[in-house]
Amino acid sequence: MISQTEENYLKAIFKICEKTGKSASTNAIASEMKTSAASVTDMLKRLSEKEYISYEKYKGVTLMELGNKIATNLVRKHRLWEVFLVEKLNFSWDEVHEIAEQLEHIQSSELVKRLDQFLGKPRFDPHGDPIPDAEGKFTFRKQVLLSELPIGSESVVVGVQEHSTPFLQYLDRVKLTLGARIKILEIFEYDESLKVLLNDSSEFTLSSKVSQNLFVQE
Amino acid sequence: MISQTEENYLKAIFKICEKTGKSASTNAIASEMKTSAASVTDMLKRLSEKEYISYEKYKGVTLMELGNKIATNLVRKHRLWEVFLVEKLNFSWDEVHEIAEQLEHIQSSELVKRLDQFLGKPRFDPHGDPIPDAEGKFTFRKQVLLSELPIGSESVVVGVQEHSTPFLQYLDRVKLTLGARIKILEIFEYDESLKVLLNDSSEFTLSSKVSQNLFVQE
DNA sequence: ATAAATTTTTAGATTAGTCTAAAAATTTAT
DNA sequence: ATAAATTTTTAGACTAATCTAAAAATTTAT
Repeated sequence: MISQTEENYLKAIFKICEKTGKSASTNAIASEMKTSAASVTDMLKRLSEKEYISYEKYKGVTLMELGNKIATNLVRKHRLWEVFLVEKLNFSWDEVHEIAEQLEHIQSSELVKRLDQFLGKPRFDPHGDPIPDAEGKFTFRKQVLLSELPIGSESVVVGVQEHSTPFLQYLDRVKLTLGARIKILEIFEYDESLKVLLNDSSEFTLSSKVSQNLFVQE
Repeated sequence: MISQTEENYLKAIFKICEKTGKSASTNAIASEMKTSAASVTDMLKRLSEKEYISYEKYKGVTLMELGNKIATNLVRKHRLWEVFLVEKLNFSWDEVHEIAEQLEHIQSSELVKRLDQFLGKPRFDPHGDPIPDAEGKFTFRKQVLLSELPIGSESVVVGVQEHSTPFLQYLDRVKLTLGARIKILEIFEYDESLKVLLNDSSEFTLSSKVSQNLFVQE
């Protein structure tokens, strides 16, 4: 039996390795888990004994096959529950993370299977992040940051890089939700802000902070 | 912050007090929680300090206002999730208990509110047990055991006393689900079995074990 | 009413997960 | 290449929840 805490560590390691492309350091895990490096070292020994991770003192850790499977399944459950919360219970996309953090630990493969079915086997969650399938495969989608596109380009919002509540609420307020169409009308070199046309109807300006955190598809 | 274990103890105490109408003894709790009496004593001290329960050494425990509120809310969440699992995810009534035991610990009052709404504010769960409302009030329903009715009486199945998987699966197999109509054709004094007419169509015999565990309404 | 049986509590140990402080190893900078 | 800074690990202690074994209190039966 695996504990919730162990599961959370595996997810943190997964996240770090995915983002950096390298093995996860003790400190990186400590910061992700909001705990001390000493606690992390303790836990790494335990996870290593259970063969969830590959760990050499001072060298950082990577997930082994079993650990990777568990972490991927947690991501799958987290994102499926987020879809449920938004699509069925009408939560907004900035309210669901915390609840999904709890729901992802419910143990029942039958439940996941049926939830997936009930939701219509969604491939992306409410933030545009891909939902791994039952075998752990992620749907790949070619996406770029809005900040990387040239003047005149037209694109559709498909995801966010930053997941913070303030950012998501800002996007909601200006109607920059998934599926919104954006045409870049002007780029102000000075502060890298953009003048855009939203959904072929309203014009306004986006800061570089926003354009660097919005994934779009041309 | 209350732990899942503490929540489970409160629920156990609630259940015992409800069933017996008295305070809950250490041993009764130990047996309900499938743990040792010593562990129960330890936990009772903690719950008492937190003012969830009223506890005097050797005298058994009763829930205080806060403890009662928490326990009732757990029952509410458990039963709402069971409705979700059966109505939306098509689980059968004998499969949902274990999953609901996990789901009932998810902490989010907004989630409960929206789930309740989504399910159409159900008043009874898939086993016919009442779901307390947001204020903790249970809907009362006058119901009797099938074994208490006389020859010739007609009634409708509204709940079960025993919740075991084998019993629920048996009821499924013979189509004695909630809402089934039963007319008692004959009572065999010898073993207290009943000959009944089910849904005005098929005749068959029920053992006393079955009739003593089926709640019906005339 | 007192002995026997049962129930409940205490005592002391164990495990998972956490912490702080200090030691050891590694990396970075000069 | 060696000193300084940083990262990581060890050591030792703490809490929540559990256990077994034994002691204490209560209840039951004679």
